[in-house]
Amino acid sequence: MKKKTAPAHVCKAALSIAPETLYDLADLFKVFGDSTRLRILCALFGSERCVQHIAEELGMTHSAISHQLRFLKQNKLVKNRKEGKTVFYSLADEHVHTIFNQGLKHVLEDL
Amino acid sequence: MKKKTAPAHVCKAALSIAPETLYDLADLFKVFGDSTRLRILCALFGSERCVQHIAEELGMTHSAISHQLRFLKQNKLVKNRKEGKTVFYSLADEHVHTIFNQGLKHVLEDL
DNA sequence: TTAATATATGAACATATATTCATATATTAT
DNA sequence: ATAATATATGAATATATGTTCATATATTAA
Repeated sequence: MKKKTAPAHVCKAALSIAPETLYDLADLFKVFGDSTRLRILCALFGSERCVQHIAEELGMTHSAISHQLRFLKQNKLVKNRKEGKTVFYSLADEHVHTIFNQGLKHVLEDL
Repeated sequence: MKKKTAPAHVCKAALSIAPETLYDLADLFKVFGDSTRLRILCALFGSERCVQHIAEELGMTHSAISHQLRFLKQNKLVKNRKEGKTVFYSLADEHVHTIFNQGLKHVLEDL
């Protein structure tokens, strides 16, 4: 039995993504895949904010927010700076906003 | 104490996202947040494929793939058509590819 | 009909994840 | 020093999720 040959329109580029890269990509999307984290990111779209402020804005404990901020930082979606007792968090780069908006566009078009 | 006024670059649009929309958005990213599903999507980038074919390509059981395809379909990332015994799955629209690539770009730039 | 093939699906299991609680650290004020 | 404030974090708990297994459905062949 002859093996099937790939049709001409097969996208070789897609097939050449390293397995490790795919894991990283899944991890990236996983970070965006939680409404609390999305709400935190939204809160940071305008300007940097401290943990307390975010917690109040979302009506959640600072512990929960702090845990999620750590997660967001580990995944390089946010960065922070310390000023006295308070720590200000902000978006790591504009990619975050771009990815967010790309997804949002898809969601809004599906209504 | 005077309240801080938002700096000029604040994106008001982001603040007005409905909570429900944010949940939908989180759900969308959640779908992309699993390497098996990403691998399935990759397999569909070139052309439509049947369950068996995808299962072989990923070295997984057709049950696992079938479950994930159902999930992908429920979330409108893939569609399918039946031809005799076999069911062919394909990407629902080009947005899927766009979102995938947007994330990939971010991941690759972080190396 | 029976058998074979392709897919779908419910239940069970194991793992992952988000939040809470208690506690720890760090900074500033008194 | 102690107290107050802001944040961080480990452990525990509850929930969510991905895969496997067994079984069901659907189509085609014999």
